[in-house]
Amino acid sequence: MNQPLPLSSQSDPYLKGLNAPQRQAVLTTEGPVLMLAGAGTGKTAALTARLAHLIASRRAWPSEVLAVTFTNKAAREMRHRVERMIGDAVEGMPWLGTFHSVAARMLRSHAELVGLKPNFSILDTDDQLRLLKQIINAANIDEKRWPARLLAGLIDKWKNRGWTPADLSLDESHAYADGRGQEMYRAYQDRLKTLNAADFGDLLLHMLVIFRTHREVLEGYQARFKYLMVDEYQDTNTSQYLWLRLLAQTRKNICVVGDDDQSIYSWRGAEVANILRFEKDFPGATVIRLEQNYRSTPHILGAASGMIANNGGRLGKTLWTEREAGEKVRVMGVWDGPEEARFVGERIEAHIAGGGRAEDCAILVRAQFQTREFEDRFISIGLPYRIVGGFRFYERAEIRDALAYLRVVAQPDDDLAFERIINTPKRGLGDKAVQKVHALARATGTGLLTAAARIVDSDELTPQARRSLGNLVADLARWRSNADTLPHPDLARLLLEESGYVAMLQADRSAEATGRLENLNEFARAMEEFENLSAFLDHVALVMDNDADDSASKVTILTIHAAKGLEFDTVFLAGWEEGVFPSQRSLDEGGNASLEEERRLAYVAITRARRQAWIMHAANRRIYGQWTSSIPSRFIAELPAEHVEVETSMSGGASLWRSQFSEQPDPFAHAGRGAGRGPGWQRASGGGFNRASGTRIIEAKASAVSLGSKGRDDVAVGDRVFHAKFGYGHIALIEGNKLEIDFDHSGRKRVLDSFIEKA
DNA sequence: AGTGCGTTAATTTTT
DNA sequence: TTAACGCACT
Repeated sequence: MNQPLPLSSQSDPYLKGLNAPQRQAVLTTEGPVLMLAGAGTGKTAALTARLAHLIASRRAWPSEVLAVTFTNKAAREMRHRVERMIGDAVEGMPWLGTFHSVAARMLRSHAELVGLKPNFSILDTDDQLRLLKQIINAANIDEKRWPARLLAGLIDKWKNRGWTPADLSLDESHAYADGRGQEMYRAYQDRLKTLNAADFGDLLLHMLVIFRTHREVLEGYQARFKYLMVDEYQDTNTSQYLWLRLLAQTRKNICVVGDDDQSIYSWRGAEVANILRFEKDFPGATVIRLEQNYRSTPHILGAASGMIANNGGRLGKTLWTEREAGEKVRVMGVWDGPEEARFVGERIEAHIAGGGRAEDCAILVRAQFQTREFEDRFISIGLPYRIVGGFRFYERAEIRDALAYLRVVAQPDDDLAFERIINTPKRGLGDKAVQKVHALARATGTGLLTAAARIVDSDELTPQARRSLGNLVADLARWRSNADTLPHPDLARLLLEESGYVAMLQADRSAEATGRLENLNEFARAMEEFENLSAFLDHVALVMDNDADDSASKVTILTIHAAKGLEFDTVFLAGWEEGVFPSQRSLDEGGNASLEEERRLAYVAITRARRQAWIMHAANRRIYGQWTSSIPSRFIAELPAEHVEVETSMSGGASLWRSQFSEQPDPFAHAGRGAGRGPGWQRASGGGFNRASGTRIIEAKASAVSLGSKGRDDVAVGDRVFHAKFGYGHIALIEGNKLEIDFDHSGRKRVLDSFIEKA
């Protein structure tokens, strides 16, 4: 299957610095290739070199290679790196992009085959949800019992699987409103068609339908694409898989890259099975393993590898490195969430004091709510940080409003956008008026804007509403005519000014208003980089990121999902406790498959570290306002002992936490000072830890044990109390079951009331 | 039409 | 705990 290569290609510049398997991946151009690339093994380097090789060796023109990624960031990086290797030849790589942007590009050329116009809008999640709410209400379904979110999730899942409404099984249809799922899905698709809109799932699904129903279109693309390359193949969903398979069908020159151990997106439709059965799908595939890791120390790799070995059904890889041993992974037990944050803060400060850089440190959490604790702490000690994720630029209200205006100008049928702006800024058009416009639109089968224009000529509305709506319709018409002559950033500025939107924000005295105005300026400025309005709107819909890289000298706090693909010198893995990580939800539902995905997540987390990984776990954590006692994550117990060093910040010594791993019966056996087991210990044991009869705590680790939030009623502020670890003190504050106590020797601490006794 | 309160529910997130 | 949402009120 490998064709002989000219000797010269062995010395091509893009092969420089690649190891043997990487070179093989680059040079195996013909036939199916599965590149199994472990964490930190130089996958992107190999992938981009391969792309450069295909083009530089004239095997294909840039326009004849399809290269898809999941994120814009990955696509951008690939483009840049290829550019650096072979210069401007990539400029015309129209088919390097995300699945969605590539599919959208295709769909614009064939939109009419699925009943859309080429200028269709791409809806985001928010639009989608509002639309679904309307449809649910129209169908007389109780939205409380059957939330729009649920339906949105289902439709998303169906589209991910490549199912049109007609493909739904009875069972699937029953997942919503007693079997009305299919009906709702169909109604939604019909609405999208009349709105001339597509959601993200549609971009791929419509193309799949077109490929199936119009052979000639498929054949056109099959003929065009001589080579296919797919990044993060383990994250592909079924419809992406089917799409790829159709495109690869004739030439079979498809190279997929991925790592089954890093599949962490099954909840959004990713099928690990796609990568697991690649060799069956494409018989004769060349399998290349990238196993030399250039990122982490042997201890980090050893810890991660040992843990992931607990998963079944893996393709299997053996990561190795030439780096020197370095430090072991540190497992650190702390008392509670705030202490976890305090500890991490101190470590980072020490790191910086020792000449280290803040941006080399990262805190990885399982869920967003965990960031709060760190944020609070870092603010109070003045440690600069940034939180990745959260609100993105294009999701802010003012930006979405501005976009809605532009969308209506660009596409008058965009009812969702029109609805968003009809009374923003407030112009006295309330529900009543909007409903009338809706009714007319429905009755006459037109879009909202057309209906609005008509209703203005009638006496349906109150004079005030009529005048107001009339002005809006006239404004929109004027802006649309401006659109031909005015550069689009100026159009945006004009429109924001004339619509009264800017005035509305200027009148707003709140703290955020100034920031919003700035955002709008930034928004208009961002438009300048695009050729025209519709190019900009597409960019926003599909490329909704603005990675303002403000990482300079800041600690990064991010979820493990967001950290995939990144690396840091020192990584703090916070909240490794049963119920937090693995998450309670994954333990409750989803069974083993779900637990294994959590384990892969843990694997991704550990392998982000270059030099040092700290794994943190707290004995107590407040979750949803409830103080919860927690036990260390099972993943900690799975780390091979030789790569790990266990520590604790508790005065009782490491034994306290290590009890978890050595299966000692009592995790709090050493919490006191020596034999100091008073009644407080008994209360704690019996009340919170379910081990009164010597039950091994290791057996109780299935879920976290809630301590409840109501406090005891036999203590009051000022009372003198005894705590097994901190000794004697006075109660300074009572907050439910949480007490702040001024201890004689340990200062002020926050403790749970079940751990103290009256002195 | 806009504001205020009680109820409810609560991973992960890209496109 | 908190934040969002729906409903009721002014």
